[in-house]
Amino acid sequence: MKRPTIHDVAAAAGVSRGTVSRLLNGDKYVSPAARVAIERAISETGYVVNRAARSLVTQRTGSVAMVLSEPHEKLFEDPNYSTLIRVAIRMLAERDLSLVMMLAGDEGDRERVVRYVRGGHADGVLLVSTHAGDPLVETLGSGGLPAVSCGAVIGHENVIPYAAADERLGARQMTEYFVSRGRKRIAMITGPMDTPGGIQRLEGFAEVLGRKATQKLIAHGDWTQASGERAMTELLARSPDIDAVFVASDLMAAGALAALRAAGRRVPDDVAVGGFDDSSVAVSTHPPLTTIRQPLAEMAQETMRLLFALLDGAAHVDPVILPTELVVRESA
Amino acid sequence: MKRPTIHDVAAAAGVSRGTVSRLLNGDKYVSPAARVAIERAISETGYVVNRAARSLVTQRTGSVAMVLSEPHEKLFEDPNYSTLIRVAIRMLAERDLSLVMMLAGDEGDRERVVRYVRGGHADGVLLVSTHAGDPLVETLGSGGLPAVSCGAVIGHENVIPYAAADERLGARQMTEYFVSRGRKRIAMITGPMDTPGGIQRLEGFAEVLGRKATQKLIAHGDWTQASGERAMTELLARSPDIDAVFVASDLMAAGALAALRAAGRRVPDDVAVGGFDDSSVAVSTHPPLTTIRQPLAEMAQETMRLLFALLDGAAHVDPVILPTELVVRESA
DNA sequence: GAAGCTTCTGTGAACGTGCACAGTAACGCC
DNA sequence: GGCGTTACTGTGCACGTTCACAGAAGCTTC
Repeated sequence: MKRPTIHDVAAAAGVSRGTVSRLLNGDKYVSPAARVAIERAISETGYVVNRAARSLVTQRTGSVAMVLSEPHEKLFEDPNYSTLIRVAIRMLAERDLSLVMMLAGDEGDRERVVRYVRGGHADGVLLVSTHAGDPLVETLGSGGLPAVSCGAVIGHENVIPYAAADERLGARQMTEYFVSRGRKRIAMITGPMDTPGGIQRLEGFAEVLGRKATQKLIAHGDWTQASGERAMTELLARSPDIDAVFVASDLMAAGALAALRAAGRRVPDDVAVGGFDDSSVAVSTHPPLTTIRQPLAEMAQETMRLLFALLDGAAHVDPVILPTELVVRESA
Repeated sequence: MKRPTIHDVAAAAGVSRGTVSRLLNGDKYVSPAARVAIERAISETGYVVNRAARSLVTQRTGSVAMVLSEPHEKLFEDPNYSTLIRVAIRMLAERDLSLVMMLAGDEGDRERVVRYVRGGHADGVLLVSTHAGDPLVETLGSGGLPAVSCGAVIGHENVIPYAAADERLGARQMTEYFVSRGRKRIAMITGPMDTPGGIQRLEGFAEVLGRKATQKLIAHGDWTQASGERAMTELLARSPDIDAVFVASDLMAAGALAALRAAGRRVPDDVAVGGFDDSSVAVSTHPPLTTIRQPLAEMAQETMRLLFALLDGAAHVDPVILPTELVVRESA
């Protein structure tokens, strides 16, 4: 039982291939009579266009590659991913494009991705969460293929367009909130300093506190809960009089809470804790976390819009920066 | 600057298309001399096979569709997904297959998926997390295309092969642990009763407790944290003398902890709490959750193996059930 | 030395589509 | 009634690959 081709549809509708093809591709020159005949023939035969054949002649594939360049273990810890995937699939589907997932965690993966993309197997690339110095970006950016990123790509802001949350604003919002509540000794636990979130959240923090943001009050984590706990312990040892701590992610904040509890500090009475992300962890901790919400859905949507603009032939698009929002719960 | 074709490679290597094609497809009849010449020509020209052209003649696409049939909002709350996606991409890549993501949350989506798959745009289907009575399963299962599921598909166990954790075993492990620690009034908060996890975890619980598993001690949730909190409150109202509760997911268990705290019960002193999944939430709660670990990576691997077996032409494969493991932390 | 293997190679056809082009009919306009 | 324009249709070709087939060359066997 062979699948019907455009030929079969044409025969069933009593027209030629060309006319069917024109209807399929939205050409305006199709008579009403032909139109209904073809539409009926299509539904009768159950015809579905053969993408391979189409690709062969159009030189387009009808698919976009989503490249996840996190090291494998950390993959998907970020709620960012799930939203982006969901939004991407939806928006691509509207254009009859499909989403192909690729990993770029190690060198072998990266080579595979480059081969795939350079081989013309995707019409565009959706980059996710690349750290500074990622060699993939260079290769893809110069590949001539439309590529965008959800979240800024450090060191390549001008190569790869992106949509991102205003990380600095978020950090300022939290820090200013601490200040407005009368906190005096405000510390920070940052993310890795080779990621946008790591760098820019610290920048926002420092912008508000100025000279009061001393090295002594800053510790670094790697986004994991364990690292948050470690960093908090370290901060308490260095500066026992801390009365607030801004943690660059909710997961690390959960770790910080554990460290504070172990040290006998009450939250928020003794030490106020602020997280970042408004992830599901934020409401499962005790107390629930005051945190910064990123507009994940809008970020994803804007990222896709940028990609579509490039796919439609735009030579250049500007990055999009979206505002964050302070979510007050019980930890601060 | 056109992309090199197999023709160009053949010319550069001084052989014919056929020989290059044979090398590419692993045919054994290629002389050593031709082999090196072609390999050099390939790397010199940067040739990458055109999948569209290949598909056209082989009738295979080189891609597998992952169909996510959860309603959109809940998507990816399950840590199961991320592991499966990661493992799937890796294992598919080894066979030079790519992973195409599709949503099947509503009717429109589902129709799209069926069209896509029926249209021959994928060589196989990877089904994820379908509830009972999902119409998609019927359609895909009878479509003649290789299809497997990660996690059992209720009501279609014989239609779609699957790899899953032994949910019942996990529930028994937790319940037996409660019993062995001298807990007398053991309650349960289940998942939705149209999911394998909802049904089978309750079954395991009931298997251990027998007649002691009364309706009064059972409440239902929908996997969300809020539902866990609600269910716990309800249970406390119905049976104030509860001294243990088995919650069918960690996220719901986090909600249950909040309800217990609100009711002034100490965990685990007054009430022991057991979760399920060993997700990241399990260690961010206070106290950390005693829970059941599912072998997510193995489940994903076995699922892929089943799919590969079908792709390789196996007429039938048996489901794979993998054992769970009790992880003791502080909540019980 | 003929016949039969094995090993290797080249060639034509086919896969299903979009696109450029040629062509036809109807219509309005002077 | 000739001419340009608009609306529509059919046809040949090209896209890059695999596959079946035919055939050549070298080796073994009788």
